[in-house]
Parts: sequence; structure tokens; C-alpha cells
Amino acid sequence: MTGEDRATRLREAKARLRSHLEHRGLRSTRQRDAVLEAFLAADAHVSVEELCERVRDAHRSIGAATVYRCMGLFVQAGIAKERRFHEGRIRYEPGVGTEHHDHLICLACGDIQEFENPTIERLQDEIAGSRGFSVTYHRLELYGLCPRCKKIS
Amino acid sequence: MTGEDRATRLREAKARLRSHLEHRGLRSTRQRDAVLEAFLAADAHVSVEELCERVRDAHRSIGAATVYRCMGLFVQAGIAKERRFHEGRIRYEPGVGTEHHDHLICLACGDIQEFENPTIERLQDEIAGSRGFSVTYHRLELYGLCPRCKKIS
DNA sequence: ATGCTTGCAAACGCTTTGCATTTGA
DNA sequence: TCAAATGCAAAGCGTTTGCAAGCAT
Repeated sequence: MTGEDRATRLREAKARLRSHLEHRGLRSTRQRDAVLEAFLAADAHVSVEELCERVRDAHRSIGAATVYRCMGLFVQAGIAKERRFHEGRIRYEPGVGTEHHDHLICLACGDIQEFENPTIERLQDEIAGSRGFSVTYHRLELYGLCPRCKKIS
Repeated sequence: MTGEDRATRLREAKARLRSHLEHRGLRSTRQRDAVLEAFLAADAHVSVEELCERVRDAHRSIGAATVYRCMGLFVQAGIAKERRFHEGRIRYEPGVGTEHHDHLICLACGDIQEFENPTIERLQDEIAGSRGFSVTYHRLELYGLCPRCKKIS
């Protein structure tokens, strides 16, 4: 991602947050700003723990509860998407400026890559449709070893 | 599943457990037998909580810890497979006499259906391969509304 | 008799919640 | 001003673990 992309994404995310807050009579706070900046500056798929550390660099003594509450808010505002991989804890990825995608996860180093495959998407819809299901969302995760970890082991 | 299938599965599962235990110097206990019977008698995708209730019918005052330990043992013995859907808690499905499959889950009633699609499997391998990943296992879950719940809502 | 198993309760890790206090509009 | 937001600590939830007592071999 280029610096301009990042700047655009930040601007758009801030705009969405502002509108979401105004629309609901909620308030803009320094904590929310700090969490948003930390979230967008981090890699995709940050955990709350990682986010807390990052936020504390800018804003001493922010509570984990606040980070959780912020992220919940961002999800509602469409700024963040929640993901739960095999480890169980929640990770967040940007919800603006990203297309739908699935994940490839290295069990050794934890690396997470994204991919997208229209054929799989279509087949999923066909399978669901043939059983009368309407799909709200799906989860497709491939777990294994990335090239580097495969070599080491 | 017919009665004979069930009987066959039960027999095979017991044999596997026995051999697993002997092989490791572990012991056969009434609790392990009771949990195995309850597990195989239950629907696929039972939670530990459901399993505890069922086991208690046969064996009063069995601890949840024991059920957790039994299921861990059964997974090691290849008798059970662990699944974690959106709710977070562990569910188990039979590991003997079942083919690999993915899941279709109704968000309203919790119904879980199984499906299998060779084309999707192949595409997954291609995607992983093209990035140098070797896949150990995957997770494909389609969440939505089953025909019945779609009608009601 | 030995040491694997059990059941209980306590500990766990992550997330949510209650509440007094602070803060933004 | 005054409801919304924060920070802390406590509670929640499903799961795991330590330990003394029980039981299979």
C-alpha cells in the first residue's frame, strides 16, 4: 500500500467515523481518534492486545475495555471487520478500501495472506442455493505452512 | 444413518479406542465408555455441554473436566473431530466412518448441514500451491438462513 | 501396589460489564 | 449542564490444570 493509499484510507475512515458518531449523537474523543490511528497504521489482522500496545505509545493508560469498545464501534461504522482464526481471539482488518477476500494462514509463523477466487465464491452460492440456504457471510481459511516455514521444518 | 451403520460405527470406535489405550498404557474406564456411547449416540456437532447432559443420564456426577479430557483423547485416537463454528465453543463430530466435508450453518436455528465439493477442494490446493503454501487443513463455513428460517423471517 | 483417572475447584485467556468519575458538546 | 465515554476492577464464558482421592491393571 502506498503512502497516498494510506492517507486516503485514513481520511475516509475518519469521515465515516465522524458521520457515524454525529448520526447517533455519540462523541468524538481523543481515545477514539488514537485507536483509529493505531488501527489503520497497524498491519491487517491486528489483535486487541497488539492494538493496546500501539495505542499506548500515543495515549498513555488507555484501558483495554476502551479499545474493545472502540473496535466494536468501528465495526458498526464499517471501518473495521472482525475475524476469528484458529487461535480464538478476535483480529481486526480494515473495512474500508478492501475487497472481500479469504485467508491463507501459516501455522508456524502466523503469517496471514489474503486471496480471492470468484469460482469458489460462485460454487459456494450454488451449493447453498441448491439447499435453499441464503448465505449471509462465509469463512474460508486454509491453514498450513508458508514457503519459508516449510523449508525450515 | 441406519441402525446397522450406527452399530458398525460404535464397534469400530470402541476397537480404535481400545487399541489406542493399550498402545499407550492407558486405562479403560467406565467414564470413557459412557462418554464414547453418549458421543456416538448424539447428533453430529455436539458441544461438551450437551454431551455432559447426555452422559449424566447414564453416569451420574461425571465432571465436565472428564468429558473434556475424554474428547481430547478421542480426537487423538481419531474417533472424533473438533470443530469451532461462529459461537466459539468446541463441537465434535464423528471421526470414523465420515468423509471430509464442509459446513452450511443456519444463523437462526443453528442447524448444521454438511457438504462436499471436489472443485472447491481442488481450487484451494491450486491457490495454496501457487503461493508455495502446503495446506494442513482448511475451514469452509457458509453462514446464513436455512429454507425454513428464511420463510419465517 | 502402582500410577493412571477422576472430580472438584481454582486458574486461565479473552471479552464484556458495572460503576464511579471524567469529559465533550 | 448532563448524557456519553472512560478506566478500573469484577464478572462471564468456555476450557484447562493442580491436586487429593479413587480405581484399573
